Amino acid sequence: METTRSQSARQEALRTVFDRCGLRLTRQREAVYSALCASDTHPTAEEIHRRVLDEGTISLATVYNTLQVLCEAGVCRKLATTDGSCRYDGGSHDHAHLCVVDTGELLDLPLDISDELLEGLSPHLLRRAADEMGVEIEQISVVLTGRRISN
Amino acid sequence: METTRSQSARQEALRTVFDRCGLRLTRQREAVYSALCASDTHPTAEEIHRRVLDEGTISLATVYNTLQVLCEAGVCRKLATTDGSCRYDGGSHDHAHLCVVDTGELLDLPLDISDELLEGLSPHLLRRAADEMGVEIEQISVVLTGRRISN
DNA sequence: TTTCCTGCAAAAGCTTTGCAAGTAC
DNA sequence: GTACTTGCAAAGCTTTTGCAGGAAA
Repeated sequence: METTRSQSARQEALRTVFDRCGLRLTRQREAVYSALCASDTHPTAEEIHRRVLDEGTISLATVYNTLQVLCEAGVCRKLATTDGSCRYDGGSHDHAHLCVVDTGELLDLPLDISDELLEGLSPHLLRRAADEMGVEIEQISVVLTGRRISN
Repeated sequence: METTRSQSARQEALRTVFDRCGLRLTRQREAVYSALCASDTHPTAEEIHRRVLDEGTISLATVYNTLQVLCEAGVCRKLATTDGSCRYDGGSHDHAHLCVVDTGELLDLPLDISDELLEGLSPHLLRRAADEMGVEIEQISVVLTGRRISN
């Protein structure tokens, strides 16, 4: 599913990010980041922990600490949910999500739809919002909440 | 700040909602709902508890239970945050929020901006998203994350 | 009177923290 | 060798739950 070449490319990319932030590249950090990127859902810290455990030892506390570090470095994002535990996104660009209330899942919308939706948010309006509220906008999040159609 | 007339109007509205859901109207439920509506920020359960305590006795557990009941009844909404505790919105219509990372605040955008932003999300696209994901969309949330401009 | 709601306290998550041992650089 | 990371366990938060007493209808 993934070539040796892209793996080392990712590792180099990761090394670059870590170097830039003055962070050391450890086995645990690499495993957490890989698990996060490999996932197509948005896993919770506990889910990442379970996946990484298959390939070696890591404590849940380290998963939390690593995710926090990665988020601060801008490599990944922490996503809000209403169900108690946060979820993480291996990317750092804005895109739209779907929260499925039946299951608690948090899914990406298809990329084309996501991009079009976000384009609908006028930069001029966003600028006005930022000015009126006295902030600099860092992220834009669109989340649809939906219920599975049962039939 | 608020006339007796609008208070009783609200109380009647609340009674209607409660009747429709087969729920009893108690002093605590009314106090929680009023505190929520009176707030212009989006309070956490703990903040609501503190405000309601000024006017009588209520336990934090009851605040949580009441908020859950009100959300299920569609009278208010639970808002997701990334900082551990959820926040609540006394309304039930979609509108855009601003999350201020410096303070953890969750604020409404000015209504005109909020409405225009949401109008930018094409119903046709939303419909397509719903179809492709196999869900029925219940809520649309737009959250800007921003950092206070310091100067 | 019956059924539902409240308060209390305890339990159940999720996340963070302190510190000794280990590892990247 | 030095400074940063990890693992463990414990603590800190937020939220939920069980149950006896109390209030709404």
